[in-house]
Amino acid sequence: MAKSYYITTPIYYVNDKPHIGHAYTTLACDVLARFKRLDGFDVMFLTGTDEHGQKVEKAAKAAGKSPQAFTDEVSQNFRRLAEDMNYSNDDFIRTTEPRHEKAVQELWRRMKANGDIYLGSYSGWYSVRDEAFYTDAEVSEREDGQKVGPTGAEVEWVEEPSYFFRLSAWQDRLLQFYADNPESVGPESRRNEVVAFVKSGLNDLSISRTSFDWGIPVPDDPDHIVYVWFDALINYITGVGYPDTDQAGFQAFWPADVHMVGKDILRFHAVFWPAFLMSAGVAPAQRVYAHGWLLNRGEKMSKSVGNVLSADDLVARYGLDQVRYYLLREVPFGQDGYISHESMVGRINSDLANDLGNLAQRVLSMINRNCAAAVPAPGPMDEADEALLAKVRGVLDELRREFDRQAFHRGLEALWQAVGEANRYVDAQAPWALRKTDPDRMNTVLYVLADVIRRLGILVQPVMPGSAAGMLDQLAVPAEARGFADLETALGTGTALPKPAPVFPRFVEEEAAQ
RNA sequence: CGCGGGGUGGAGCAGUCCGGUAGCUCGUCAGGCUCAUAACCUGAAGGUCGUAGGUUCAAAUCCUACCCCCGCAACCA
Repeated sequence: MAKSYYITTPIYYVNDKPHIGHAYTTLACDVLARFKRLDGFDVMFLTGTDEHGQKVEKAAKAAGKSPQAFTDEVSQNFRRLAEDMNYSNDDFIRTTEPRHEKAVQELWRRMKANGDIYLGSYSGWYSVRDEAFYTDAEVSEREDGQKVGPTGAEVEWVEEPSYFFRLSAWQDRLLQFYADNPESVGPESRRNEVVAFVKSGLNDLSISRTSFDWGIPVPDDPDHIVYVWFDALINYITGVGYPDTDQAGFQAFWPADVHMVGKDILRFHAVFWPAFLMSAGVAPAQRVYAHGWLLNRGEKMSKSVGNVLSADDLVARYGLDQVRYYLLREVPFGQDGYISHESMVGRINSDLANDLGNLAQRVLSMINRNCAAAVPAPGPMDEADEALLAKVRGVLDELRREFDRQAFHRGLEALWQAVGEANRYVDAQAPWALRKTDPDRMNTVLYVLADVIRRLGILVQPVMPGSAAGMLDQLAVPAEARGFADLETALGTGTALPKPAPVFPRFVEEEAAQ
Protein backbone atom coordinates (compact mmCIF):
# COMPACT_ATOMS: atom_id res chain seq x y z
CA MET A 1 0.00 0.00 0.00
CA ALA A 2 1.31 3.43 -0.94
CA LYS A 3 2.42 5.79 1.79
CA SER A 4 -0.07 8.61 2.18
CA TYR A 5 0.46 12.31 2.63
CA TYR A 6 -2.16 14.88 3.56
CA ILE A 7 -1.39 18.57 3.37
CA THR A 8 -3.66 21.57 3.79
CA THR A 9 -3.64 25.30 3.28
CA PRO A 10 -5.67 27.52 5.55
CA ILE A 11 -9.08 28.13 4.09
CA TYR A 12 -9.16 31.68 2.91
CA TYR A 13 -11.70 34.22 3.99
CA VAL A 14 -13.87 34.88 0.96
CA ASN A 15 -14.12 38.53 1.64
CA ASP A 16 -10.44 39.00 0.86
CA LYS A 17 -9.02 39.59 -2.52
CA PRO A 18 -6.39 36.96 -3.19
CA HIS A 19 -2.93 38.45 -2.86
CA ILE A 20 0.62 37.25 -2.91
CA GLY A 21 0.41 35.98 0.64
CA HIS A 22 -2.37 33.54 -0.18
CA ALA A 23 -0.44 32.50 -3.25
CA TYR A 24 2.68 31.95 -1.17
CA THR A 25 1.08 29.67 1.40
CA THR A 26 -0.66 27.57 -1.18
CA LEU A 27 2.45 27.45 -3.34
CA ALA A 28 4.41 25.87 -0.51
CA CYS A 29 1.73 23.23 -0.12
CA ASP A 30 1.59 22.64 -3.84
CA VAL A 31 5.32 22.04 -4.03
CA LEU A 32 5.17 19.55 -1.16
CA ALA A 33 2.17 17.82 -2.69
CA ARG A 34 3.88 17.50 -6.05
CA PHE A 35 7.10 16.39 -4.43
CA LYS A 36 5.39 13.65 -2.49
CA ARG A 37 3.44 12.44 -5.50
CA LEU A 38 6.65 12.15 -7.51
CA ASP A 39 8.15 10.34 -4.56
CA GLY A 40 5.45 7.67 -4.69
CA PHE A 41 3.08 8.91 -2.01
CA ASP A 42 -0.66 8.85 -2.24
CA VAL A 43 -1.33 12.55 -1.75
CA MET A 44 -4.31 14.56 -0.61
CA PHE A 45 -3.86 18.30 -0.99
CA LEU A 46 -6.72 20.45 0.28
CA THR A 47 -7.43 24.15 0.01
CA GLY A 48 -10.66 26.12 0.07
CA THR A 49 -12.61 29.06 1.39
CA ASP A 50 -13.99 30.15 4.74
CA GLU A 51 -17.39 31.60 4.01
CA HIS A 52 -19.31 32.18 7.21
CA GLY A 53 -19.41 35.06 9.64
CA GLN A 54 -20.84 38.45 10.23
CA LYS A 55 -18.55 40.23 7.84
CA VAL A 56 -19.59 38.06 4.95
CA GLU A 57 -23.21 38.53 5.88
CA LYS A 58 -22.81 42.29 5.82
CA ALA A 59 -20.77 42.34 2.63
CA ALA A 60 -23.44 40.27 0.94
CA LYS A 61 -26.12 42.64 2.10
CA ALA A 62 -24.14 45.58 0.85
CA ALA A 63 -23.85 43.87 -2.52
CA GLY A 64 -27.58 43.24 -2.52
CA LYS A 65 -27.16 39.48 -2.61
CA SER A 66 -27.94 36.56 -0.39
CA PRO A 67 -24.90 35.36 1.53
CA GLN A 68 -24.91 32.11 -0.41
CA ALA A 69 -25.05 33.82 -3.79
CA PHE A 70 -22.38 36.23 -2.66
CA THR A 71 -19.99 33.53 -1.49
CA ASP A 72 -20.66 31.44 -4.58
CA GLU A 73 -19.34 34.35 -6.51
CA VAL A 74 -16.35 35.49 -4.50
CA SER A 75 -15.04 32.03 -3.70
CA GLN A 76 -14.33 31.85 -7.42
CA ASN A 77 -11.50 34.30 -6.90
CA PHE A 78 -9.62 31.67 -4.98
CA ARG A 79 -10.36 28.92 -7.44
CA ARG A 80 -9.01 31.15 -10.14
CA LEU A 81 -5.86 31.77 -8.12
CA ALA A 82 -5.35 28.03 -7.89
CA GLU A 83 -5.61 27.74 -11.65
CA ASP A 84 -3.40 30.71 -12.37
CA MET A 85 -0.66 29.46 -10.09
CA ASN A 86 -0.88 25.89 -11.39
CA TYR A 87 -1.76 24.46 -8.01
CA SER A 88 -2.50 20.77 -7.91
CA ASN A 89 -5.01 20.69 -5.06
CA ASP A 90 -7.10 17.52 -5.01
CA ASP A 91 -10.14 19.18 -3.55
CA PHE A 92 -11.47 22.65 -2.87
CA ILE A 93 -13.61 22.89 0.22
CA ARG A 94 -16.15 25.55 1.06
CA THR A 95 -17.46 25.85 4.58
CA THR A 96 -20.94 26.41 3.22
CA GLU A 97 -21.12 22.89 1.82
CA PRO A 98 -23.47 20.36 3.43
CA ARG A 99 -20.63 17.92 4.07
CA HIS A 100 -18.97 20.54 6.22
CA GLU A 101 -22.03 21.40 8.24
CA LYS A 102 -22.37 17.73 9.00
CA ALA A 103 -18.77 17.46 10.17
CA VAL A 104 -18.96 20.58 12.33
CA GLN A 105 -22.13 19.51 14.07
CA GLU A 106 -20.85 16.03 14.69
CA LEU A 107 -17.58 17.24 16.17
CA TRP A 108 -19.54 19.65 18.32
CA ARG A 109 -21.77 16.84 19.61
CA ARG A 110 -18.82 14.69 20.53
CA MET A 111 -17.04 17.48 22.33
CA LYS A 112 -20.22 18.28 24.16
CA ALA A 113 -20.76 14.64 25.04
CA ASN A 114 -17.28 14.64 26.53
CA GLY A 115 -18.23 17.54 28.75
CA ASP A 116 -16.02 20.13 27.09
CA ILE A 117 -18.77 22.44 25.86
CA TYR A 118 -21.02 24.40 28.20
CA LEU A 119 -23.44 27.30 27.93
CA GLY A 120 -22.34 30.52 29.53
CA SER A 121 -22.40 34.13 28.64
CA TYR A 122 -19.96 36.15 26.69
CA SER A 123 -19.31 39.69 27.71
CA GLY A 124 -16.92 42.42 26.93
CA TRP A 125 -16.41 45.88 25.58
CA TYR A 126 -17.88 45.92 22.14
CA SER A 127 -17.41 48.54 19.48
CA VAL A 128 -20.18 48.60 16.91
CA ARG A 129 -18.04 50.66 14.58
CA ASP A 130 -15.05 48.31 14.74
CA GLU A 131 -17.16 45.19 15.06
CA ALA A 132 -14.75 43.98 17.69
CA PHE A 133 -14.47 43.17 21.34
CA TYR A 134 -11.76 44.75 23.43
CA THR A 135 -10.18 43.77 26.70
CA ASP A 136 -10.15 45.98 29.77
CA ALA A 137 -6.58 46.90 29.03
CA GLU A 138 -7.47 48.14 25.57
CA VAL A 139 -10.32 50.31 26.74
CA SER A 140 -9.79 53.79 28.08
CA GLU A 141 -12.06 56.57 29.29
CA ARG A 142 -12.57 59.76 27.36
CA GLU A 143 -12.89 63.15 29.08
CA ASP A 144 -16.66 62.99 28.91
CA GLY A 145 -16.64 59.64 30.64
CA GLN A 146 -17.41 57.59 27.55
CA LYS A 147 -15.36 54.39 27.25
CA VAL A 148 -13.46 54.08 23.99
CA GLY A 149 -11.42 51.33 22.33
CA PRO A 150 -7.87 51.63 21.04
CA THR A 151 -9.16 53.01 17.76
CA GLY A 152 -11.05 55.76 19.54
CA ALA A 153 -14.39 54.19 18.78
CA GLU A 154 -17.03 54.20 21.45
CA VAL A 155 -17.50 50.87 23.18
CA GLU A 156 -20.27 49.50 25.30
CA TRP A 157 -20.46 46.63 27.72
CA VAL A 158 -22.43 43.84 26.14
CA GLU A 159 -23.35 40.43 27.24
CA GLU A 160 -24.78 37.60 25.18
CA PRO A 161 -25.27 33.92 25.85
CA SER A 162 -22.55 31.81 24.32
CA TYR A 163 -21.30 28.29 24.32
CA PHE A 164 -17.79 27.83 25.59
CA PHE A 165 -15.13 25.25 24.98
CA ARG A 166 -13.39 24.23 28.18
CA LEU A 167 -9.93 25.04 26.85
CA SER A 168 -8.65 25.74 30.34
CA ALA A 169 -8.96 22.06 31.13
CA TRP A 170 -6.65 21.13 28.26
CA GLN A 171 -3.50 22.92 29.28
CA ASP A 172 -1.66 19.90 30.67
CA ARG A 173 -2.74 17.58 27.90
CA LEU A 174 -1.62 20.09 25.30
CA LEU A 175 1.76 20.50 26.94
CA GLN A 176 2.07 16.74 27.05
CA PHE A 177 1.18 16.59 23.38
CA TYR A 178 3.90 19.09 22.47
CA ALA A 179 6.40 17.22 24.59
CA ASP A 180 5.53 13.89 23.01
CA ASN A 181 5.47 15.31 19.49
CA PRO A 182 8.39 17.68 19.04
CA GLU A 183 7.66 18.03 15.33
CA SER A 184 4.07 19.04 15.85
CA VAL A 185 4.80 22.76 15.55
CA GLY A 186 7.41 24.37 13.37
CA PRO A 187 9.63 26.24 13.03
CA GLU A 188 11.17 25.75 16.43
CA SER A 189 10.91 29.39 17.45
CA ARG A 190 7.17 29.27 16.87
CA ARG A 191 6.88 26.07 18.78
CA ASN A 192 8.52 27.77 21.74
CA GLU A 193 6.04 30.62 21.50
CA VAL A 194 3.14 28.20 21.48
CA VAL A 195 4.41 26.25 24.46
CA ALA A 196 5.02 29.48 26.35
CA PHE A 197 1.51 30.65 25.57
CA VAL A 198 -0.08 27.45 26.79
CA LYS A 199 2.07 27.41 29.91
CA SER A 200 0.89 30.90 30.76
CA GLY A 201 -2.61 29.51 31.23
CA LEU A 202 -5.63 29.13 28.99
CA ASN A 203 -9.05 30.68 29.12
CA ASP A 204 -12.17 28.95 27.96
CA LEU A 205 -13.09 29.83 24.44
CA SER A 206 -16.34 31.33 23.25
CA ILE A 207 -17.44 29.19 20.31
CA SER A 208 -20.92 30.42 19.44
CA ARG A 209 -22.66 33.68 18.61
CA THR A 210 -26.26 34.81 18.64
CA SER A 211 -25.87 38.22 17.05
CA PHE A 212 -26.08 37.09 13.44
CA ASP A 213 -27.31 34.21 11.31
CA TRP A 214 -24.78 33.41 8.61
CA GLY A 215 -23.16 30.28 9.89
CA ILE A 216 -23.70 26.75 11.01
CA PRO A 217 -26.41 26.33 13.67
CA VAL A 218 -25.36 24.82 16.95
CA PRO A 219 -26.84 21.33 17.28
CA ASP A 220 -30.03 21.40 19.33
CA ASP A 221 -29.85 25.16 19.87
CA PRO A 222 -30.40 26.93 16.56
CA ASP A 223 -30.41 30.37 18.17
CA HIS A 224 -26.66 29.97 18.27
CA ILE A 225 -24.33 30.02 15.32
CA VAL A 226 -21.01 28.21 15.55
CA TYR A 227 -18.20 30.72 15.86
CA VAL A 228 -16.28 31.07 12.61
CA TRP A 229 -12.95 29.84 13.86
CA PHE A 230 -14.42 26.70 15.26
CA ASP A 231 -16.26 26.22 12.00
CA ALA A 232 -13.25 26.93 9.84
CA LEU A 233 -10.71 24.63 11.48
CA ILE A 234 -12.95 21.65 11.05
CA ASN A 235 -12.63 21.85 7.27
CA TYR A 236 -9.44 19.83 7.57
CA ILE A 237 -11.34 16.76 8.66
CA THR A 238 -14.38 17.44 6.51
CA GLY A 239 -12.03 17.24 3.58
CA VAL A 240 -11.19 13.63 4.30
CA GLY A 241 -14.70 12.49 5.06
CA TYR A 242 -15.35 13.19 8.74
CA PRO A 243 -17.52 12.14 10.50
CA ASP A 244 -17.36 8.97 8.45
CA THR A 245 -14.12 7.86 10.03
CA ASP A 246 -14.35 4.31 8.73
CA GLN A 247 -14.20 5.53 5.19
CA ALA A 248 -11.01 4.90 3.21
CA GLY A 249 -10.11 8.56 2.79
CA PHE A 250 -10.18 9.29 6.48
CA GLN A 251 -8.35 6.10 7.31
CA ALA A 252 -5.63 6.84 4.80
CA PHE A 253 -5.10 10.54 5.34
CA TRP A 254 -5.92 11.51 8.89
CA PRO A 255 -4.08 12.73 10.90
CA ALA A 256 -2.84 15.26 8.37
CA ASP A 257 0.89 15.43 7.75
CA VAL A 258 1.07 19.21 7.56
CA HIS A 259 -1.23 22.14 8.16
CA MET A 260 0.52 25.04 6.51
CA VAL A 261 -0.37 28.41 8.04
CA GLY A 262 0.77 31.99 8.23
CA LYS A 263 2.31 32.99 11.51
CA ASP A 264 -0.72 35.07 12.43
CA ILE A 265 -3.04 32.11 12.73
CA LEU A 266 -0.66 29.74 14.44
CA ARG A 267 -2.42 29.87 17.78
CA PHE A 268 -5.68 28.64 16.33
CA HIS A 269 -3.97 25.74 14.67
CA ALA A 270 -1.43 24.76 17.27
CA VAL A 271 -3.47 25.29 20.43
CA PHE A 272 -7.22 25.36 19.83
CA TRP A 273 -7.38 22.85 17.02
CA PRO A 274 -5.53 19.98 18.70
CA ALA A 275 -7.57 20.59 21.83
CA PHE A 276 -10.84 20.40 19.87
CA LEU A 277 -9.76 17.19 18.23
CA MET A 278 -8.51 15.50 21.35
CA SER A 279 -11.72 16.46 23.06
CA ALA A 280 -13.69 14.70 20.33
CA GLY A 281 -11.40 11.71 20.41
CA VAL A 282 -9.73 12.46 17.10
CA ALA A 283 -5.94 12.50 16.72
CA PRO A 284 -4.40 15.95 16.13
CA ALA A 285 -2.46 16.72 12.95
CA GLN A 286 1.17 15.67 12.90
CA ARG A 287 2.54 19.08 12.14
CA VAL A 288 1.55 22.71 11.92
CA TYR A 289 4.06 24.90 10.17
CA ALA A 290 3.91 28.69 10.40
CA HIS A 291 5.79 30.52 7.69
CA GLY A 292 6.85 34.16 7.70
CA TRP A 293 5.61 37.21 5.84
CA LEU A 294 6.70 38.42 2.46
CA LEU A 295 7.76 42.02 2.86
CA ASN A 296 7.49 44.25 -0.15
CA ARG A 297 10.91 45.93 -0.24
CA GLY A 298 11.07 45.50 3.49
CA GLU A 299 7.67 46.94 4.21
CA LYS A 300 4.75 44.97 5.40
CA MET A 301 2.13 44.69 2.74
CA SER A 302 -1.12 46.26 3.79
CA LYS A 303 -4.23 47.51 2.16
CA SER A 304 -3.92 50.87 3.81
CA VAL A 305 -0.38 51.47 2.56
CA GLY A 306 -1.50 50.21 -0.83
CA ASN A 307 1.58 48.13 -1.48
CA VAL A 308 -0.10 44.76 -1.66
CA LEU A 309 1.27 42.67 -4.48
CA SER A 310 -0.99 40.36 -6.38
CA ALA A 311 0.24 37.05 -7.65
CA ASP A 312 -1.38 37.75 -10.99
CA ASP A 313 0.66 40.84 -11.59
CA LEU A 314 3.91 39.14 -10.69
CA VAL A 315 3.16 36.18 -12.89
CA ALA A 316 2.23 38.42 -15.80
CA ARG A 317 5.45 40.30 -15.46
CA TYR A 318 7.98 37.58 -14.64
CA GLY A 319 6.40 34.28 -15.60
CA LEU A 320 4.69 31.63 -13.53
CA ASP A 321 7.53 29.24 -12.81
CA GLN A 322 9.89 32.14 -12.26
CA VAL A 323 7.63 33.47 -9.52
CA ARG A 324 7.16 30.02 -8.01
CA TYR A 325 10.90 29.49 -7.90
CA TYR A 326 11.69 32.95 -6.65
CA LEU A 327 9.29 32.95 -3.71
CA LEU A 328 10.62 29.69 -2.37
CA ARG A 329 14.28 30.28 -3.12
CA GLU A 330 14.69 33.89 -2.08
CA VAL A 331 13.01 33.89 1.31
CA PRO A 332 13.83 31.39 4.08
CA PHE A 333 10.40 29.88 4.51
CA GLY A 334 9.97 30.15 8.25
CA GLN A 335 11.06 33.78 8.39
CA ASP A 336 9.89 37.10 7.13
CA GLY A 337 11.74 38.03 4.00
CA TYR A 338 12.09 40.82 1.52
CA ILE A 339 10.99 40.53 -2.03
CA SER A 340 11.83 43.08 -4.69
CA HIS A 341 12.06 43.56 -8.41
CA GLU A 342 15.84 43.57 -8.25
CA SER A 343 16.19 40.29 -6.41
CA MET A 344 13.55 38.75 -8.63
CA VAL A 345 15.48 39.70 -11.75
CA GLY A 346 18.66 38.45 -10.11
CA ARG A 347 17.16 35.02 -9.46
CA ILE A 348 15.60 34.78 -12.89
CA ASN A 349 18.75 35.69 -14.74
CA SER A 350 21.39 34.10 -12.52
CA ASP A 351 19.81 30.94 -11.23
CA LEU A 352 17.33 30.13 -13.95
CA ALA A 353 18.62 31.56 -17.22
CA ASN A 354 22.38 31.47 -16.67
CA ASP A 355 22.90 28.48 -14.46
CA LEU A 356 20.19 25.95 -15.20
CA GLY A 357 18.73 27.17 -18.49
CA ASN A 358 22.06 27.78 -20.09
CA LEU A 359 23.43 24.46 -18.88
CA ALA A 360 20.65 22.66 -20.68
CA GLN A 361 20.97 24.82 -23.74
CA ARG A 362 24.74 24.46 -24.14
CA VAL A 363 24.62 20.69 -23.68
CA LEU A 364 21.61 20.09 -25.87
CA SER A 365 23.05 22.28 -28.59
CA MET A 366 26.24 20.25 -28.65
CA ILE A 367 24.31 17.02 -28.78
CA ASN A 368 22.09 18.36 -31.50
CA ARG A 369 25.04 19.41 -33.60
CA ASN A 370 27.62 16.74 -32.85
CA CYS A 371 25.69 13.61 -32.02
CA ALA A 372 23.21 13.51 -34.87
CA ALA A 373 20.54 14.96 -32.55
CA ALA A 374 20.23 11.78 -30.52
CA VAL A 375 21.33 10.75 -27.04
CA PRO A 376 24.92 9.52 -27.58
CA ALA A 377 26.15 6.16 -26.31
CA PRO A 378 28.70 6.54 -23.53
CA GLY A 379 32.01 4.73 -23.25
CA PRO A 380 33.64 3.88 -19.94
CA MET A 381 33.06 6.43 -17.18
CA ASP A 382 35.98 8.06 -15.48
CA GLU A 383 36.30 9.57 -12.06
CA ALA A 384 34.96 12.98 -13.01
CA ASP A 385 31.89 11.45 -14.59
CA GLU A 386 31.15 9.35 -11.56
CA ALA A 387 31.71 12.27 -9.23
CA LEU A 388 29.21 14.46 -11.05
CA LEU A 389 26.62 11.71 -11.24
CA ALA A 390 27.08 10.91 -7.57
CA LYS A 391 26.57 14.55 -6.68
CA VAL A 392 23.36 14.74 -8.68
CA ARG A 393 22.09 11.41 -7.35
CA GLY A 394 22.59 12.69 -3.82
CA VAL A 395 20.28 15.66 -4.34
CA LEU A 396 17.06 13.70 -3.90
CA ASP A 397 17.90 12.78 -0.34
CA GLU A 398 18.82 16.36 0.43
CA LEU A 399 15.54 17.54 -1.02
CA ARG A 400 13.62 15.00 1.01
CA ARG A 401 15.35 16.09 4.16
CA GLU A 402 14.92 19.81 3.59
CA PHE A 403 11.39 19.74 2.16
CA ASP A 404 10.20 17.53 5.01
CA ARG A 405 11.08 20.34 7.37
CA GLN A 406 9.69 22.96 5.00
CA ALA A 407 13.15 24.40 4.26
CA PHE A 408 12.48 25.06 0.59
CA HIS A 409 15.31 27.52 0.18
CA ARG A 410 17.77 24.95 1.50
CA GLY A 411 16.53 22.25 -0.80
CA LEU A 412 16.78 24.52 -3.81
CA GLU A 413 20.23 25.58 -2.72
CA ALA A 414 21.30 21.95 -2.73
CA LEU A 415 19.79 21.49 -6.16
CA TRP A 416 21.66 24.48 -7.49
CA GLN A 417 24.94 23.25 -6.08
CA ALA A 418 24.51 20.31 -8.40
CA VAL A 419 23.79 22.70 -11.26
CA GLY A 420 27.05 24.45 -10.46
CA GLU A 421 28.94 21.16 -10.45
CA ALA A 422 27.53 20.36 -13.85
CA ASN A 423 28.61 23.69 -15.30
CA ARG A 424 32.11 23.24 -13.89
CA TYR A 425 32.20 19.76 -15.38
CA VAL A 426 31.34 21.13 -18.81
CA ASP A 427 34.24 23.55 -18.62
CA ALA A 428 36.67 21.00 -17.24
CA GLN A 429 35.79 18.37 -19.84
CA ALA A 430 35.52 20.85 -22.74
CA PRO A 431 33.51 18.57 -25.02
CA TRP A 432 33.89 21.09 -27.88
CA ALA A 433 37.63 20.31 -27.86
CA LEU A 434 37.04 16.56 -27.54
CA ARG A 435 35.05 16.71 -30.74
CA LYS A 436 38.33 16.80 -32.68
CA THR A 437 40.65 14.92 -30.34
CA ASP A 438 38.49 12.16 -28.91
CA PRO A 439 34.92 11.87 -30.17
CA ASP A 440 34.21 8.78 -28.09
CA ARG A 441 35.08 10.65 -24.97
CA MET A 442 32.94 13.55 -26.12
CA ASN A 443 30.03 11.19 -26.44
CA THR A 444 30.55 9.96 -22.92
CA VAL A 445 30.72 13.50 -21.54
CA LEU A 446 27.62 14.61 -23.40
CA TYR A 447 25.78 11.48 -22.32
CA VAL A 448 26.64 12.14 -18.70
CA LEU A 449 25.44 15.70 -19.06
CA ALA A 450 22.24 14.69 -20.77
CA ASP A 451 21.50 12.33 -17.93
CA VAL A 452 22.33 15.03 -15.42
CA ILE A 453 19.91 17.43 -17.08
CA ARG A 454 17.25 14.76 -17.10
CA ARG A 455 17.77 14.22 -13.38
CA LEU A 456 17.73 17.92 -12.63
CA GLY A 457 14.58 18.28 -14.72
CA ILE A 458 12.85 15.55 -12.75
CA LEU A 459 13.91 17.02 -9.43
CA VAL A 460 12.84 20.53 -10.23
CA GLN A 461 9.30 19.51 -11.28
CA PRO A 462 7.60 20.21 -7.95
CA VAL A 463 8.71 23.83 -7.98
CA MET A 464 8.54 24.55 -11.71
CA PRO A 465 6.27 21.98 -13.28
CA GLY A 466 5.89 23.71 -16.63
CA SER A 467 9.53 24.54 -17.21
CA ALA A 468 10.68 21.15 -16.00
CA ALA A 469 8.36 19.53 -18.48
CA GLY A 470 9.93 21.68 -21.17
CA MET A 471 13.40 20.45 -20.23
CA LEU A 472 12.33 16.84 -20.12
CA ASP A 473 10.54 17.16 -23.44
CA GLN A 474 13.78 18.28 -25.00
CA LEU A 475 15.38 15.07 -23.79
CA ALA A 476 12.38 13.11 -25.06
CA VAL A 477 11.79 11.67 -21.62
CA PRO A 478 8.40 9.92 -21.73
CA ALA A 479 5.74 11.33 -19.43
CA GLU A 480 5.58 8.09 -17.47
CA ALA A 481 9.32 8.16 -16.79
CA ARG A 482 9.45 11.37 -14.80
CA GLY A 483 8.94 10.19 -11.23
CA PHE A 484 11.63 10.01 -8.59
CA ALA A 485 11.67 6.25 -9.04
CA ASP A 486 13.07 6.90 -12.51
CA LEU A 487 16.15 8.41 -10.91
CA GLU A 488 17.11 4.82 -10.14
CA THR A 489 17.67 4.22 -13.81
CA ALA A 490 19.98 5.83 -16.33
CA LEU A 491 18.99 7.69 -19.45
CA GLY A 492 18.50 5.45 -22.48
CA THR A 493 20.70 6.04 -25.53
CA GLY A 494 19.94 6.59 -29.16
CA THR A 495 16.73 8.51 -28.57
CA ALA A 496 16.20 11.17 -31.21
CA LEU A 497 15.96 14.65 -29.69
CA PRO A 498 14.10 17.72 -30.86
CA LYS A 499 15.94 20.90 -31.69
CA PRO A 500 16.73 22.60 -28.40
CA ALA A 501 15.17 25.90 -27.39
CA PRO A 502 15.89 27.96 -24.27
CA VAL A 503 13.58 27.07 -21.38
CA PHE A 504 14.31 30.01 -19.09
CA PRO A 505 14.47 33.34 -20.90
CA ARG A 506 16.48 36.14 -19.39
CA PHE A 507 14.50 39.01 -17.95
CA VAL A 508 15.37 42.13 -19.90
CA GLU A 509 14.44 45.47 -18.40
CA GLU A 510 12.16 47.47 -20.58
CA GLU A 511 13.46 50.81 -21.75
CA ALA A 512 12.55 53.55 -19.34
CA ALA A 513 9.14 54.92 -20.13
CA GLN A 514 9.29 58.07 -22.22
C1' C B 1 11.25 47.20 33.97
C1' G B 2 6.21 45.56 28.03
C1' C B 3 6.94 41.31 24.14
C1' G B 4 9.38 39.31 19.97
C1' G B 5 13.02 39.43 15.88
C1' G B 6 17.65 41.39 14.46
C1' G B 7 22.78 44.06 14.23
C1' U B 8 28.69 39.24 10.50
C1' G B 9 33.25 42.18 4.00
C1' G B 10 29.15 47.02 -0.91
C1' A B 11 23.86 44.17 -0.68
C1' G B 12 21.19 39.86 1.28
C1' C B 13 22.17 35.90 4.50
C1' A B 14 24.58 31.14 7.06
C1' G B 15 27.49 30.13 11.20
C1' U B 16 25.78 31.35 17.59
C1' C B 17 22.16 25.74 20.85
C1' C B 18 27.38 21.63 20.99
C1' G B 19 33.46 27.86 21.96
C1' G B 20 39.15 26.30 18.28
C1' U B 21 41.24 28.04 10.11
C1' A B 22 34.73 33.58 9.41
C1' G B 23 31.34 30.62 4.90
C1' C B 24 27.48 31.28 0.89
C1' U B 25 24.79 34.04 -3.02
C1' C B 26 24.84 38.64 -5.58
C1' G B 27 27.94 42.79 -6.76
C1' U B 28 33.17 44.71 -7.95
C1' C B 29 38.09 43.79 -10.25
C1' A B 30 41.49 40.63 -13.07
C1' G B 31 42.19 36.30 -16.00
C1' G B 32 40.48 31.86 -18.89
C1' C B 33 37.19 29.55 -22.38
C1' U B 34 34.32 30.09 -26.82
C1' C B 35 29.89 24.72 -26.49
C1' A B 36 25.91 28.05 -24.74
C1' U B 37 20.48 32.51 -23.36
C1' A B 38 26.88 38.79 -23.73
C1' A B 39 25.90 32.83 -20.75
C1' C B 40 30.14 29.36 -18.28
C1' C B 41 34.94 28.58 -15.44
C1' U B 42 39.24 30.37 -12.35
C1' G B 43 41.40 33.86 -9.13
C1' A B 44 41.56 38.48 -6.24
C1' A B 45 40.18 42.59 -3.29
C1' G B 46 36.92 43.51 0.71
C1' G B 47 34.91 41.84 7.55
C1' U B 48 39.07 43.87 14.65
C1' C B 49 31.41 39.32 13.37
C1' G B 50 26.76 46.61 17.08
C1' U B 51 29.68 48.72 21.74
C1' A B 52 32.21 47.95 26.45
C1' G B 53 33.65 44.66 30.03
C1' G B 54 34.13 39.44 31.80
C1' U B 55 35.03 33.84 31.65
C1' U B 56 38.69 30.81 28.89
C1' C B 57 44.86 28.43 26.53
C1' A B 58 41.08 30.02 22.82
C1' A B 59 34.66 33.75 21.73
C1' A B 60 30.87 35.81 16.08
C1' U B 61 29.79 31.59 19.37
C1' C B 62 29.31 31.52 26.80
C1' C B 63 28.25 35.62 30.89
C1' U B 64 27.09 40.98 32.18
C1' A B 65 25.81 45.86 30.87
C1' C B 66 24.72 49.18 27.17
C1' C B 67 23.56 51.22 22.05
C1' C B 68 20.89 50.91 17.51
C1' C B 69 17.16 48.90 13.85
C1' C B 70 12.44 46.33 12.71
C1' G B 71 7.53 44.38 14.06
C1' C B 72 3.76 44.17 17.94
C1' A B 73 -4.25 48.97 15.79
C1' A B 74 -6.86 47.13 11.69
C1' C B 75 -6.92 44.34 6.86
C1' C B 76 -4.12 39.86 6.32
C1' A B 77 -0.60 34.15 4.27
